[in-house]
Amino acid sequence: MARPPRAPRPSVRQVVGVAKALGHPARLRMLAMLARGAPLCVCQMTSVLELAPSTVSGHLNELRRSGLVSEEKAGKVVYYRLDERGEAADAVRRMVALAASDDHVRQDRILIRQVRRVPIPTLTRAGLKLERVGIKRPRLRASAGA
Amino acid sequence: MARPPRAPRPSVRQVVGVAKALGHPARLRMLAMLARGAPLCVCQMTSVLELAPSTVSGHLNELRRSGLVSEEKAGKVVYYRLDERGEAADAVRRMVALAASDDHVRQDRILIRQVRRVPIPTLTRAGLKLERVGIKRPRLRASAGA
DNA sequence: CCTTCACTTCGGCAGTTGACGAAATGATAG
DNA sequence: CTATCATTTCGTCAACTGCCGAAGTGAAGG
Repeated sequence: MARPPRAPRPSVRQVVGVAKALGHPARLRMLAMLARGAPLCVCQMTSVLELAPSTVSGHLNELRRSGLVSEEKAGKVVYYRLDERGEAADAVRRMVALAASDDHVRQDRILIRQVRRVPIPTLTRAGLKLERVGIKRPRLRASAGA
Repeated sequence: MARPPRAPRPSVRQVVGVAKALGHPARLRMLAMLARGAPLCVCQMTSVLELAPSTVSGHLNELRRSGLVSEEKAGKVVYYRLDERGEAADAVRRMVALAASDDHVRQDRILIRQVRRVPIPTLTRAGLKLERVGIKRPRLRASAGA
């Protein structure tokens, strides 16, 4: 078992922080995108989520503060990836996996795969609009929200 | 396997609802108390949490809406228990377990064990104040919140 | 019936959250 | 150095949350 010595044990406050981080559709979707393993930059997630870059950045900041993602700068671009080291990492994966077959999450997965093939400059010069780089959003069916 | 055909898979909205429900100290603590298995009534949890009964009731209502607890009326008293049937039940248990060794949660466990021995009328006639039924709160050490 | 009791619902207030655009930051290219 | 670019920070606003006490609800008991 590669089980490195983890931090002691999360406090109520930390667990609450993690739960709050999960408790927003945009953040849950971002985690679901990142759960595929590959890191993603802010602009890639922004283009999929259709939110302002500043909004997405704020969400990522909260995910980072809760220890769910880590950042890695590469030039001007900042890549985020799931942080596997946290005590909560496994539990978080479980929670995220619960929504794996949600239509919205599935669509995000499809989109992000295509987005990954688009060079960053192309994506941002298109104003982060996927249609402008030839990616169509498959319409999803009513999403069956309970 | 008693595994009745549950709802297909939780939607993003449902998972977010569950995460939000976990994302509050009082609710997380209530779930931790209930995770011991035995059902608890509103007044018992109220006395431990030191909140207004209406506040606790509201929290329990939210937990119920998210499918995390179920209620069972017994006369005037309403008992709540963890709902194991939900698709998210396992993941929730995990999240709650993360905080199991938090000082606050440990104290709650100790208190609830004593509270359970006090008859409900005695508890409520004491205004839900534990000191008034001879239960002392062990002072907890700084709680080490990160 | 009328009261009591355990709980829930309602109204209102304070604090937090999430959205955006504008401006600041820091790295790279010319 | 200057310009550009990806991202972050800041200011502001509307919406939501959590708390309480007061009033309402429904079961038990006098």
